[in-house]
Amino acid sequence: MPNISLPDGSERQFDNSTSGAEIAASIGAGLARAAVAVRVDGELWDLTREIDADASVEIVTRESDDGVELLRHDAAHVLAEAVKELWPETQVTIGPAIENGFYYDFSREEPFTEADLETIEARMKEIVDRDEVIEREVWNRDEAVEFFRDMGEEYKAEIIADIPAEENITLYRQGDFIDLCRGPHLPSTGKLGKAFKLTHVSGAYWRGDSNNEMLQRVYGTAWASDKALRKYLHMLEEAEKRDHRRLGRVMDLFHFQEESPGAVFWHPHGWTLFQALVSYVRKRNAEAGYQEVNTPEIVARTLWERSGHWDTFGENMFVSETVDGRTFAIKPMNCPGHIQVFNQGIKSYRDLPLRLAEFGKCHRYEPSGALHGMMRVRAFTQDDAHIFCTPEQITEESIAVSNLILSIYEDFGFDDVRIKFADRPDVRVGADEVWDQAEAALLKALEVGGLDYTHNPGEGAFYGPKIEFVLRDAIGRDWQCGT
RNA sequence: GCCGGUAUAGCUCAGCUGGUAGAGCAACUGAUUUGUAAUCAGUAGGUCCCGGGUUCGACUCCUGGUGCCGGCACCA
Repeated sequence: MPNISLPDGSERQFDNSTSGAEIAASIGAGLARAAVAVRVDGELWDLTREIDADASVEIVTRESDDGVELLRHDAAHVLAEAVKELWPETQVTIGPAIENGFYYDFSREEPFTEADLETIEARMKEIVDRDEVIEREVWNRDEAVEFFRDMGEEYKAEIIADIPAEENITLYRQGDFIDLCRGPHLPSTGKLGKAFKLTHVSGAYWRGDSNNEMLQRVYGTAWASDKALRKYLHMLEEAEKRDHRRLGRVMDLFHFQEESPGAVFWHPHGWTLFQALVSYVRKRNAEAGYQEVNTPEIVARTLWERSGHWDTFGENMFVSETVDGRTFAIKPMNCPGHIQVFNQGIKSYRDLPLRLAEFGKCHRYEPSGALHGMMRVRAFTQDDAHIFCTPEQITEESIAVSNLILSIYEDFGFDDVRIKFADRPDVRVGADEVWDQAEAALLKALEVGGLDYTHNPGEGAFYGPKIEFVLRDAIGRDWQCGT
């Protein structure tokens, strides 16, 4: 006799166990049609899953945020089903919903082509027309491993084998396609609708590890309505017109050329803009109590060995040999330089906090595949700064610098800045006690400063934790800027 | 670095199964002076990314590079 409480505060009694579908129907026929899933005590469930205990229940409709995410996830499953039908030798792996869409990673000898995407998309639409019922099944782990292994789905078997043996797992079946999935899903493939489009193919490492084989990732975008899909595609077109690489050429601001990949050739107008930016930041820094310095661009290897950069990033540094055999490195960052400035003479606690800033031109031999216009380059100027302070001053200084960064981004129109707290990586220098202290200080700064942040475990620098400020570009890609 | 794609006039691109290249826009010259990107006529402009090979002959085929694009990995 479950007692179901609804979001509006009302309650409904059911004689036997019930389900999201039943509850929706009891409220109204319209809601029953719009319903795609149900939230039971905060957890997303399939519409048909049995509810046999008291619960607070919310019907999830197709148009809601939850509904759209569900539909994107389903699109991934339908994509996998379509590919398996077209090329049965393909192995499936994983396929989640992502912002604006979904993807699915496949293992297959032949690369997918643009034409294949159209073929797959057409098949996906057929599957939607078939309106296959999507059924949840609870399996024993070992049986599931065996089941997928027998089908030749080694990747699936591997994932399931990593789940603890005592845990039951859920599989979802639609037509002849069956996949491991936590769920939930739409009641049937027809509910997916056709407001989706496969956009591109790319490579992706199995389990995100570059030591593993590379899979083929098919990306798509999916929406609750054709109108929303069209709006999104239109947004992409508009964003393309505003791509900085295009604007740089059209407005005659800068160019790149083959002889210096990842380095900007600034034209007169572009350089004027650049200098205006420098002036602006210089002013903001001065107002915030920073003193500007300048440190050498070429520094002996020994200093980078001492700082730890040589071991960690030596491969990515430009080095220079001299006739007398000394090895120098073109600075990839300014930190050691600033520390040399600090080390000169005797500093009193009265000097602290000491805030040193530099417009430091840095060079990094970034992996070729990482380069991207002016967003990821091999030669760049950092508006860098280091603050030397007492442990007691860390929190206060961290709040101040965070606010300075946010204020500057705001002046440039970035109002949607994501903040991430990145703590100790596996490979690092320094004692754990110092890391404890540094992480606690940064966290405190985030809390006291009232900043919304997400946790980025293990993503800190090798020498310290970071507060990362991430900007999002016009087509939704994230770029870490200040830190 | 990895997977896939791509590289032809300043820009956007066409060029089928090999016979040394075209279009539109831009530019230039001339005509037109006409209300909001695109009037008319004409002219000029290309080591077809680079190296090697196959061939009587390669922009087109093979091969080795490089850059760029989309992701993945990396990102001090």
